[in-house]
Amino acid sequence: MSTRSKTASTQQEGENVENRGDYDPSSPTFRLENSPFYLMAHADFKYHEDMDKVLHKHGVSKPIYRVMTVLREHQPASIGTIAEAALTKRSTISRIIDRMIEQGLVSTESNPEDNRITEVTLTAAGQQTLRKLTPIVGRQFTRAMAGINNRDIAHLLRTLKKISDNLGKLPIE
Amino acid sequence: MSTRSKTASTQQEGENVENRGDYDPSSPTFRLENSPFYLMAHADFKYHEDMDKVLHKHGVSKPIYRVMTVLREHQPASIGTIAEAALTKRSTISRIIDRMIEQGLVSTESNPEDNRITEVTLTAAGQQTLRKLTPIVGRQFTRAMAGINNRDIAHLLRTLKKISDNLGKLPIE
DNA sequence: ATTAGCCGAATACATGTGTATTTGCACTGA
DNA sequence: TCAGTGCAAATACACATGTATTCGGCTAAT
Repeated sequence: MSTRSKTASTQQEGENVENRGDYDPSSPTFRLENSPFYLMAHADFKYHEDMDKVLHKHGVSKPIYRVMTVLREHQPASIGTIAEAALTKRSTISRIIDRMIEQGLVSTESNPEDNRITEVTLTAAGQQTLRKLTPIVGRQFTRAMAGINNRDIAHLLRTLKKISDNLGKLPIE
Repeated sequence: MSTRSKTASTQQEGENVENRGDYDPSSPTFRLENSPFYLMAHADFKYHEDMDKVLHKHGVSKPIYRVMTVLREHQPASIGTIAEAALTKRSTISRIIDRMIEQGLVSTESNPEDNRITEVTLTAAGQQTLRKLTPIVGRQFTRAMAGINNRDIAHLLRTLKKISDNLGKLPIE
């Protein structure tokens, strides 16, 4: 049975600020299981939890994988750029890059036009590793999205982007 | 302009497994900005980033707040139950509870029916703090959801729950 | 040309989390 | 009754992250 019978009947869908009912964490009828942000965290957690186990067998941690996916799109990239896209502090990325260099996944060189900037690039081995990992991640994605059609995914993306926009701009565009 | 013109035209919305186009991280046309999980992480990050600053002024960290929201629904709760609901390891929760005791936010007592279990309860001060924080969090939620109507939120929840279900059951139901 | 200020990255330090282990309690079967 | 097994929580240890600071290079004003 629905837990929002009362609120739903007193409010039509409109553009104005509405009673958010169970969704709003400040509502008395709020439940964690109906919280968008809790569910996002939960889905994200489960997605990465399973994936981490597999990735670790290939010597790749979650933060390292994140950096690699950023580099795949945007190469070379500075430490700062990577940090912004990977939602992590610069100092942390700096050290993650150190580890990745030790593993031979990336190489660095200072930007010739500005020696303060460290440009990071995937090595051939790094690209090779990423190619090996891609189908594994693809399977996990397919598993996560089973029974959800592309229209619903598109809807999900629109809503998530809207939320991100509301909270500030996306670091990478 | 749309980046999915090709794939969109060759595939109708259907129940069968489809070409996931830009959404699937193993697709050649994949882009991070169209990745559901990246966008979830991003939205969640922004949401908590802003909120943390405010919460810290009240002596409450993000993990502590998480524990409090779990306790609000489910009180008393064991360390293990809290850990599961808060997506955190038991050992970590155990130490978070220590800090919360020092701050007078919760009290503990061992379960009379099973002395291994530590039951955690919000103190009056803890409930007071939670009440004080609630409207702050409510405002952040409203800000995040601006321009998104309740039907879209309901749709979002359905999709997120479906994803969580696909990846394993929700710890709390 | 010099210097002050800014900015990107790297490092020192403190803290928080996870993994592995230990401790204490409960249940089961001999 | 009591040894053995299993579980919840707490603790020791290792490691990763964040904050604050330092180092070095760029830029603009004088």
